[in-house]
Amino acid sequence: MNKKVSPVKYDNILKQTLKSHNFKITPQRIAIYNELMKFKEHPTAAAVFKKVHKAFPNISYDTVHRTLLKFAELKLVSVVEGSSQGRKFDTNLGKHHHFICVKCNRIVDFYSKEFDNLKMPEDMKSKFKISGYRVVIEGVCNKCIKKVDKKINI
Amino acid sequence: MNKKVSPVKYDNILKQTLKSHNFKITPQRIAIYNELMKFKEHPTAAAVFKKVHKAFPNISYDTVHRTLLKFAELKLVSVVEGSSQGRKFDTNLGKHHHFICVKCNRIVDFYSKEFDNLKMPEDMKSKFKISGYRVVIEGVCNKCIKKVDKKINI
DNA sequence: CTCTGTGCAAACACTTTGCAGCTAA
DNA sequence: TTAGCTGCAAAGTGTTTGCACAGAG
Repeated sequence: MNKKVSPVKYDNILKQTLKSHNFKITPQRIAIYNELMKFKEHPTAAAVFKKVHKAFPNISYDTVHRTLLKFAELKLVSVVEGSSQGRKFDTNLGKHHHFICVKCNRIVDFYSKEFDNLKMPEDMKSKFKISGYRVVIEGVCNKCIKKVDKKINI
Repeated sequence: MNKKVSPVKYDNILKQTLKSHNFKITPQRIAIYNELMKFKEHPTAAAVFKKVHKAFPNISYDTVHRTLLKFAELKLVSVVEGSSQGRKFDTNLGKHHHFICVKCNRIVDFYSKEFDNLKMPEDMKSKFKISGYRVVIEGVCNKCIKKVDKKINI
């Protein structure tokens, strides 16, 4: 089910995606992509840089960072929700859920009795000490939808 | 249901909590707490500092920042999941969910068919342009549970 | 009086930008 | 050739730490 496809296959996806968007296929991008796909967890730009740097000593941190952002733009990878800005505090201590705007990073609380009563998977309960959970919806918020509309109208 | 209690009540919660943990009640902490509770969204330390600074001009950013971390420790506020470190990339493009360890910030992917098929609330669908969602579980991961055990055994 | 909390300043970590030279197509 | 890419360097942003003095209990 979650069987990993071979590195060669990954490589093709990268090349096809870059080509179809008129972006160049460079050795750096290939190296970054290959290292990236070896990660089992969720690396930061710095972590990817460390790995790539071993195989490609004169690559800059910068290139890695910009390439990762480009990959995210091309949906070759995704960015973990809420991880792009600084620490945010939540004063709402009641049970609630979050909507995160991918454009402006605004977080909007919402409420749902259905979501409040999800059953946590047994394997998670046995493996970890669960203290809480939340449904996090991603999308574009009302304010940012309006901004886009405005731009189109001009 | 989500009726806000009065500022005075908040104040009491703060004082009681500090007292019960043997932390001092200072004018700065009271000012920070009061400003904090006025926020409807999810402020960063910088945002709280700006507000508090108006009412309390010679407070330092530092005090605000450390106080907010202390409040989080005391569960007077919570920290938005995943917002405490830098941007993380996710190479797993399939439908999946996240467990976040509150100790080490590690994110572990997990799978659940039940969670994959949640119905998004109608009011959210009409208000925002939803592109995806995820269930985010918070707790302590297996590695960190072991670390704590080790400490206790010593 | 004592010990925690505050303010300051500096260090750190990560992100972002501008630019000149390089390179894939 | 040429548009896009890379590497460098510097600046921007947010976080964290050490220390001396101040102030709450």
